[in-house]
Amino acid sequence: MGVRLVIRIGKDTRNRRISRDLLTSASTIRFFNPSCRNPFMPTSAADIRRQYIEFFTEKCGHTEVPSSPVVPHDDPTLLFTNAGMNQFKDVFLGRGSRPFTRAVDTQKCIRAGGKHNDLEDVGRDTYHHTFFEMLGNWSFGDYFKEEAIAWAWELFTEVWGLEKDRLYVTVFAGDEKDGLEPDIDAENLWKKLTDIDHSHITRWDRKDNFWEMGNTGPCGPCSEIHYDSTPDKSGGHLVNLDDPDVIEIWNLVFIQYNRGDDGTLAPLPNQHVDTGMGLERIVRVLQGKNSNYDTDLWTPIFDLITKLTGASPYAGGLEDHTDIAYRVLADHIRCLVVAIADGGRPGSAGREYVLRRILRRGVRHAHQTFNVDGPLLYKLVPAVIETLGDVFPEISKNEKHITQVILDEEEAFLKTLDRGLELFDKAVQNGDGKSIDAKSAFTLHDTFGFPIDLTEVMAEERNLTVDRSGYELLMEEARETSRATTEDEMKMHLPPEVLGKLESLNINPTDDSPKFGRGVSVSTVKAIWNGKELVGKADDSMLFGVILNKTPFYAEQGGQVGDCGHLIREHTSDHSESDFVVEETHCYGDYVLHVGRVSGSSLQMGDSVNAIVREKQRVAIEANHTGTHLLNHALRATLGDDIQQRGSLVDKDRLRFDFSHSHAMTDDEIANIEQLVNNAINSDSIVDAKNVPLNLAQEIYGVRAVFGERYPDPVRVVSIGATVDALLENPTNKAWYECSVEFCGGTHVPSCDSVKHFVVQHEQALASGIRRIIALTGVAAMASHEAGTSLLKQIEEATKYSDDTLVSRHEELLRQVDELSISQTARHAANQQLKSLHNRVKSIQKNAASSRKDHVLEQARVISELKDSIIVATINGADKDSMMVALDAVRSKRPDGAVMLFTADEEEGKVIIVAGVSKTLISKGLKAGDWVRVAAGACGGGGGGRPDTAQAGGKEPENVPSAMDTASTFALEATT
RNA sequence: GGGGCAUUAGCUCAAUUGGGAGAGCGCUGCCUUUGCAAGGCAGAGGUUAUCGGUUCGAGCCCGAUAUGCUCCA
Repeated sequence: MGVRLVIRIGKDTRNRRISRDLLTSASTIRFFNPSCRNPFMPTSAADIRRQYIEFFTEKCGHTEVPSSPVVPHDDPTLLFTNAGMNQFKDVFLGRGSRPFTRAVDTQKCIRAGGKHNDLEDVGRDTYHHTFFEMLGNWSFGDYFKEEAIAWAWELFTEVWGLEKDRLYVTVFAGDEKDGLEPDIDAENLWKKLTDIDHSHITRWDRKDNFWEMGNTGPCGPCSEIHYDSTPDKSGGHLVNLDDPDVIEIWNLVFIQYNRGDDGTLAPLPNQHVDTGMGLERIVRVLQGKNSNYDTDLWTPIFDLITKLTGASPYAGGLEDHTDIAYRVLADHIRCLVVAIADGGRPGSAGREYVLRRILRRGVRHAHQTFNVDGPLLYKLVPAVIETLGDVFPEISKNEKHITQVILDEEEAFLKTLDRGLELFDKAVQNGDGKSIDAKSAFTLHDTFGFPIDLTEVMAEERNLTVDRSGYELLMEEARETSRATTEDEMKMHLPPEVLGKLESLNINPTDDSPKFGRGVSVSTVKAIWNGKELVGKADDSMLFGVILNKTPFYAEQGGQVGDCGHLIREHTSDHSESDFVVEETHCYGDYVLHVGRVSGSSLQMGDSVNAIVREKQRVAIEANHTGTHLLNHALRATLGDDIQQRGSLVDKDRLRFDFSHSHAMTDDEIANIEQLVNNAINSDSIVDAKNVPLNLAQEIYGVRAVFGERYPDPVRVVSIGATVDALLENPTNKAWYECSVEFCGGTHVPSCDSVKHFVVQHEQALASGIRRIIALTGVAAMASHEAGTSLLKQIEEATKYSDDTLVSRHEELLRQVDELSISQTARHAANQQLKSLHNRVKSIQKNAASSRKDHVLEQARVISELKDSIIVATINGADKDSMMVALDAVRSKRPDGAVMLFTADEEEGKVIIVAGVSKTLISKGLKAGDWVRVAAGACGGGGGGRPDTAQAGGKEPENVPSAMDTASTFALEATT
């Protein structure tokens, strides 16, 4: 059975090659002979993945760990998880530990945007992907090279039956500069433990075979296994040359050194193993294909694309546009589904922007190549779930959400595409008929998100070219301005190499434990940073960063903003003058950086200072933080368990809380939440905090933790309503559900009483599925509450006003609803009531306008009885609209004449003039625009308009009579 | 974080140099007709996103804010 299967695959491949050949060139034809001899060869990707993991769990005593999320919520420096070791970084750095020393997993990885960027290559070849799985086995100070090598060989040759003469191994050749010998250990182990052909072992320099995490830190030599898939096994000389037929499939990294910041290497006491094997590649090899895309990880997606688009089936061509589009679509939809399942989403900044670009690239291919009109990508989600849903249940669990997010984004992009098309048409019309100018191309890109290559394709269709070099010039310009401004802003950043420097200078991490208390800490200045280098003294008005041995300042973290305050030199007797004003406090590594400016005298290394936090502000922040916890708890009580915290900001004057929830909250729900929080505040519940071992803490019933966040062990537990000790005595007690229990490193008020009051100021959508609440506590909340009740009272009273008073007060009330800082519910209630007031005001105004119009029309009727062909008259009590109505009325009765009407508003100090001239008189030389300008000039104003109709205004009502004289004279002179 | 663009009736969008806020669809009422589709007439619906400035006069010019889109980092 197994043998027959191998044959079938071989034949299948052959057919593929031939059909591709028909589409492309004959020179690319290649007959591939699958190399697996093992009759028990795994057939599906799922089998291969499972066998890898079982090999290491069952045979080699590894613990299987789940893949960490591909969107790393706890590491903002990392765009996406891009390697298996990401989730173990803390172990390798010696900062964290795990309850096991051997681990195995398949890690979801995305390489798109950032340092490792494969996005542009996807589709053009057979092996680049934005999303892929990295199989990894790990040793944390446990086994080392010997086991890693022996197991790798065993899995490859015995379990999977790969042909030994197709395997090549590379080892590290040593490096003179670092004083490193070749990795003889590894080389000898390969020779001793395996039966690999010795000539298949080659040595390579540090570029290929020495792995480093960063400029400093753990590192070591690595040993890679390459696979030769050339038909005649002749690919040995192609190792490490980026040839698609000879590819690296497994990288074994031996972490044995630590690079200090002076660049020297020191042996590590604990040696680690970090391995990585791309699943897509090994599946391709084991399934005997010569493209990753020919495996069962992709075929269900391709089949669905064929079905949905009616295109000819995927044929594997490298140059064929349809085949490229197949690969791009399939790759991108996998990436999007996985990223969205882990909480990512397309957006306009950072990693969200990367996802948006990926999606748009997919949509473009669907449009240009497959001629699909509407959204398509979202329909591919089921195929991804079919291939990945079993391994990563978070994907199948979130199918509905994922589909919706993709559909929304697709629709949004289709809209901008339409808008861009309009602009493109304009650019074509305004162009010289030969090309699209650089500015239009740039605007299309910059403002409408129209990629340049799309513009070029569309231009080509109309036999036009695009001024590409001019476009690049504009692009570079824009890039410059963007870069220039950001670099300036970022100057108070403490880069990683400086952290290393601090360490090597024996400056200990800042002891910031006093931050939980109150009061002054007597500290010593350990380092001063001017944004570029460490200096001995801060003495001018520039920004400086100061590091102390210990500090009561809270550094910005976990959404809570950093403290402000003062550092006062101890010998200064006069406390009125501070030596250093701290404007911001940030945390870099384990160092707390006090950013601010010197005032008065200078600050030097070694100075002893009183570090004083601005207490008033700190108290306000703490009230907001405790308020945030109460809000989180109240949301769960009101909306149910499925709401998840998605972000939080705790500032001095407000708090912001983002959470997942599918629709807007009703006023009743908001009122209920305010009620619950204020109840807790009024009952003066206790606020307690304590460090607890992570596993114990996680037992507590109803504990709130942020989705995707990794917590330190021990973790700080903040509890409202019960002491932490009480929780731990009986952690599974369901009563704790009524308390707010969160993992939180922030600072809080000692008891709820200090929060004083809580008001939800805004509830709004942040993105679909995510809501944002902005709320107030303390004095601000009480003031807001006050303002809200008072405003509602005023509106209530306004309903009893007479018409005249209502009209004048109404506007004022409208303004207040917008400007006052009042709660969301109060604002809604006020708007509701104002709406009926507004309707009443409108009908009052309408009546007034219509009676004014009647009055004015009556005057117009009298005026139209005048015999002269040129009429200059005044009207009382008219506004601009009724003046035009009057003018029309007179003109309709005197179609051959010229009419000018004045109205003077003595109170406002304004004059309105309108004029109309018949065609006959225009031809005689009287133009309404000129006429009205002269008239207006005589009463302090100006005007203009068309020859037949014009308006004007003036500021001197007292001069209306003389202006009328001037106008009459002008008209007579013009027409005679 | 820094640029660019946009915001007009319930929806889609117009509005010459600043000079009388409009169309189509939808809605309401009446009429006609019917196999169905519909057609005719009338009407309602607008703080031109908000605030401020320039001007005799701002949808249009200038500035700020909000929201959305978009590019760069």
